[in-house]
Amino acid sequence: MESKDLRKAGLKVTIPRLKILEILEANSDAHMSAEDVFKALLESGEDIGLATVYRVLTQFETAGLVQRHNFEGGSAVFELDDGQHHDHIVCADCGRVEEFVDPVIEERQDDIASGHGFDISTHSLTIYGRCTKEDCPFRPR
Amino acid sequence: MESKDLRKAGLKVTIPRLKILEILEANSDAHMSAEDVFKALLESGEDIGLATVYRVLTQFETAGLVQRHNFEGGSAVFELDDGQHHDHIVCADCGRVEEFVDPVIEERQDDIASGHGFDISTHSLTIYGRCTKEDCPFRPR
DNA sequence: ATGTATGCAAAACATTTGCACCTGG
DNA sequence: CCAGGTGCAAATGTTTTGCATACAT
Repeated sequence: MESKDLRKAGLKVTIPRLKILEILEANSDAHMSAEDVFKALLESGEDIGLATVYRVLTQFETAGLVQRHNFEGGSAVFELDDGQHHDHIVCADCGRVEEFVDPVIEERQDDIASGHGFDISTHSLTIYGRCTKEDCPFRPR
Repeated sequence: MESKDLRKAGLKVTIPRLKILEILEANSDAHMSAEDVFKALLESGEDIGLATVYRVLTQFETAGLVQRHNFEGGSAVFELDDGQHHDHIVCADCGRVEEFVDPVIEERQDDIASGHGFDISTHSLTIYGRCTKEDCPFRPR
């Protein structure tokens, strides 16, 4: 229960907000679109509108509770922000998303930004590839 | 005139395609959305539909003539693909886009991908920040 | 000629917003 | 009670598609 996180963010503790947090926690290894969250809510019997899901996710993003990513493909995806920055590697076939952090890359980016006269605020690094996992339904055999 | 590039890509050489290539060349330092290209066409007196712009840009992307990027903000942007891979640094204030390549980062990415059991196909690294250029209209002074 | 391209308008999506009603503190 | 939150439907913005016409080869 992170009612506190919500309150700290100046947000009232409401059912929709709590349920959406729950869904995101229950799927903390996934990266869900607003539609995904909406469907998950329906499945768990919650009657929450899609518009609310969008509103809440955007508020959570602003509050620093979640991060929004624009991978390839129409819709944005969200994940809980645990405070640990990380980048992503996405399987172009099965959509699997894995996370990583590379200190060397992080450092180079700071240098590059300042070398270009930019104050870096954030960055987004996504590697696209084809995973060779056994359970990847698209794995070439 | 790169009618050859078009033909090589299996595309008929048509006015719209040539004009769109022209616009992209004339703005090779920019990163234009489909809408931007469309407006530029109108300004140069061409009567080409927006749907055609989208279709052509997508075909060009498939043919490897242009690259599509999904930066933050609603629409995708395109740039000619000169074959030289590079990443981007975008000013969150003025929208300026600069390009860079860092061999160290490139190498680390390959290592990371294989370490995760992925065959890397491409990657997208975008640094977001605030530029300190003199002509940035948002520059804090 | 003939298979492609294009233009236009309509459709399909993803996301946002207006507004009357509900709810948490 | 009352500011803020929610649901629904309508509006927006972007990109795609259907179809009849026009064009490149």
